[in-house]
Amino acid sequence: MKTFSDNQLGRYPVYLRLFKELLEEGTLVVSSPYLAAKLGYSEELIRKDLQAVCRESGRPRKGRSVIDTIADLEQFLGYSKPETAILVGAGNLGGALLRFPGFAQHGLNIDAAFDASYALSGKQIAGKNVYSMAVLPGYIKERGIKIAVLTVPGDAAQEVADTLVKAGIEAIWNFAPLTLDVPSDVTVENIDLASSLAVLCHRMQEKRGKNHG
Amino acid sequence: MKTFSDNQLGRYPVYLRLFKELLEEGTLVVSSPYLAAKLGYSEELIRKDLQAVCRESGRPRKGRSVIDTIADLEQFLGYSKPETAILVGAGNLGGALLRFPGFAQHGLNIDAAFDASYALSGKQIAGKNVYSMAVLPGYIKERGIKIAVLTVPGDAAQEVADTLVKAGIEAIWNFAPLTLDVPSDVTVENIDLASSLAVLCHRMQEKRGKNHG
DNA sequence: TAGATTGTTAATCGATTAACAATC
DNA sequence: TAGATTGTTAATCGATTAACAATC
Repeated sequence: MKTFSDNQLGRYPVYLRLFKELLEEGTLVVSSPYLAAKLGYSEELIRKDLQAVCRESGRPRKGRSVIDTIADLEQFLGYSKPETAILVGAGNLGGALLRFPGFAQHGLNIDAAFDASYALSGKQIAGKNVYSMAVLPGYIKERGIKIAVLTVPGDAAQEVADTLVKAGIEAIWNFAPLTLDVPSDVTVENIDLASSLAVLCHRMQEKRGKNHG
Repeated sequence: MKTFSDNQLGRYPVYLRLFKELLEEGTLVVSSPYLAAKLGYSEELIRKDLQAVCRESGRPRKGRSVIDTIADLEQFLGYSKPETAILVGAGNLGGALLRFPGFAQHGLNIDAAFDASYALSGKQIAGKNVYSMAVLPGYIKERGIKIAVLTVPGDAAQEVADTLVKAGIEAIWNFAPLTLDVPSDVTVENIDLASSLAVLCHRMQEKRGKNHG
């Protein structure tokens, strides 16, 4: 079976976004050199990526069907059958994610939120119920939830992750700034702002050195 | 000169975080096998990474000095001399980032925010002034700001990026869901939630197939 | 047709891992 | 000393790029 690297997987939503934009503009066929110029990837890379997930092949001298490719990308990314998720930690960042309307279109339905604060539990954020941590394991088990978005403070994250795993969670989207320790059959994907920032600053310094150093 | 891949650069803040935790626990020397078990990287990779940025070498049979390594990592990551940045788009996500206290310790001082909404400009968020978009170019030029955090909606992001570039910004930390088109001397680092989510879901499905498929 | 773009096959490049002598 | 861990050098692995015949 074809395997995909993290980088490659991450490019598919980028393609999908651009293809949807192209469709709105009325573009029905698009070539890899065009996509390459637009996205900053090489055209060979783009051809390889799309070949791996599209059923139809592109037409020489024309390119790929925008409509067909969108369908194939959505199929591949699982946007056609969204997963139900919960969010734990409805503070600043968690609240922002709950208010973000885009996840449903990206295959993720955030069903409910959980927070340790008594001030929040019983309330709603963006139309979603916020429950106390006490009911978290029961909620996960009862509904068979498999994905959790983890937006609690770093010092609480490992403990919450343990609870999630014990309750049957299979995947954790971790926004907390630490490396979670979970069993190998649980998937963790980190949004690590410190890492991203380090890359940004280092690349900027590099260019500075090149231009006027 | 030694070059660093994005992945490698992104690991340094992960090391730093763990080393600081170890220091708090009173651990003064740490070995690569220990770090490997804790972080899920191979021990060889960890040795290579740390060798690239540490002045002292590790001691056979012991490991590396936690204190020295923290100093070297902070030096390498530039946390000792923080960069001043601005944030554009003080909505849900932007607000959450402004309220996040951690950036100062990660080499980034967010100085001020800008937002198109008249309701926000003139207000403060987390003690930081929010200004109208009209004064953005002047602010950047006057203060020589080089880094911008971009948290505006996707349909406004390219236009704002153009403004930032024209005003002299050298690096954009882009949270908007699109591929920005900027000159090659401007650094862009994307926090792409859709990409991260795609990786999470795909890896989860893989494990599912392996275990009961 | 001519020529742009495709998919495929081979080459390159770089990151990670393996092997191992050096060390305290 | 013995043995765990180090840093270095070589091998592997995988992703990206290059080359090119096929195609409309």
